[in-house]
Amino acid sequence: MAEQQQQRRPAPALTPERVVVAAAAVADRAGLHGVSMRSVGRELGVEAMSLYHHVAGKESLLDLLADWLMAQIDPPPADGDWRAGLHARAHSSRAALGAHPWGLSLLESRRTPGLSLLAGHDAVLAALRAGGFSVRLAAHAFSVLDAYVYGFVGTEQQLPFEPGDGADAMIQEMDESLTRFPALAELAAELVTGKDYAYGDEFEWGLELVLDGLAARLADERAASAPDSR
Amino acid sequence: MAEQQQQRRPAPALTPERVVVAAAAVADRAGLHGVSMRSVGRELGVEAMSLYHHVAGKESLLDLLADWLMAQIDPPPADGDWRAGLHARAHSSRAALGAHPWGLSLLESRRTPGLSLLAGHDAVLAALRAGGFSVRLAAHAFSVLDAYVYGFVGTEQQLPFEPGDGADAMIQEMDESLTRFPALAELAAELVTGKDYAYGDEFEWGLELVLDGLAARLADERAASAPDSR
DNA sequence: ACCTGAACACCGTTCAAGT
DNA sequence: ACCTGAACACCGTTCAAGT
Repeated sequence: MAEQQQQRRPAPALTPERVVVAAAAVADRAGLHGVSMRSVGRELGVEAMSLYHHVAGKESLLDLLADWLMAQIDPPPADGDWRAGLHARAHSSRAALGAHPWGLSLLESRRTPGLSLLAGHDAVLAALRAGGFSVRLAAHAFSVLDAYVYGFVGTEQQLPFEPGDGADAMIQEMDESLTRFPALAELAAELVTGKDYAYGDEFEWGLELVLDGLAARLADERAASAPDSR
Repeated sequence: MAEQQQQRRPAPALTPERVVVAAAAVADRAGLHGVSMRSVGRELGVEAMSLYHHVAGKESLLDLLADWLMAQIDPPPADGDWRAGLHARAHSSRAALGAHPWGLSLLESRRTPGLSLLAGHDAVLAALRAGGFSVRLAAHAFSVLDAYVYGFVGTEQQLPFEPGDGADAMIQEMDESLTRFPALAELAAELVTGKDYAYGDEFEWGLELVLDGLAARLADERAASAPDSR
């Protein structure tokens, strides 16, 4: 049983990038839990110890993986208006984190921001400044938007509402508790009868609420700094 | 060297509660990463294998730990108005998650909600309903508030802005990138000169924005359903 | 320069054995 | 009933050795 890889493909040289992409593939398949130096090595047809010649160690590999993920998120277009730009950026963030369910936990575990994250932050701040936000107000706006988007994805991924995914078990457990939790029971009843409900739709509702709030604060700020306001 | 514990204290019997509290103590000291069956056993003066008589395994222990954490969060008072109740609940959530920095990652990793989480959700929904929100609007409100609070804590904990904690390294890295990221540079300059800035203050600003937005939606809903509206 | 085998100090968990 | 030692199949990482 000769190894096919030996003669047919010279196996492209290992690079940090190839290691990161392999780690992402393993994570997509087996979760963040399944990413080990040994499993990533196996993905590349190489021993775990070889990886240490291209990444400093597992923590460093995870830093690179987090940066790879941030690079999947589109920046807001530089020329559009701030609201459309942030709206698009929010949906792109949710899409990237939805495509890689291990992403949020990974980002949360990193302590030092990568270049892609800094670049994304810079682009969002630039969009706000171009839209007329003061530096201080842009900082506020950035914070509330970022918190909302990441928080929504986190709560969304916790729900076992993907069909068959465990919703039955949850509903059964909740059935047992319905009398103890009447407000939840009321909600469950309404959402089950009103068939058009999908939790994912809440994203847009809350995003519009936040963007409306930012537009109002921006209008306040402009009114306060206008010459005729005093 | 006789073991003091043998004769002096009979060592209270192990219970699931004692195991969970020991796990929380280990996590507070060594992070979620430091919680192992062996380390929790050591905390209790017992071998790791003994724990299996009280919890089903590590995953089950983590489920119990997550529920213990949710129990630390105060429910909104049942009699106050909705806005004050949700405001207090939001601050209590942030305080609990701030006191146990491992909490958010842990909650994110759990797939089945515990009783404390369900009870908390129920109390928040009840406060909204008592405040006049329709079931559907209460679901929207719950979602956006929850997302904001959890998301803010997550981004807040990622910042290395605790004094000395690594802020120097970050600022140095960013110094290097300032020309590449002019909007970040502008922000950093303003926030450093304006010494009164603290990222933690953003929490209240964003919370008020969300609560204002909810109040406006509630007013809209009431106007739409009022008899004189048609 | 790049890859690797053996080794070390860890994991979660099973199981048979102790009391 | 509760606790435990040994064992198994894993981890991340070091190091000396190979090419």
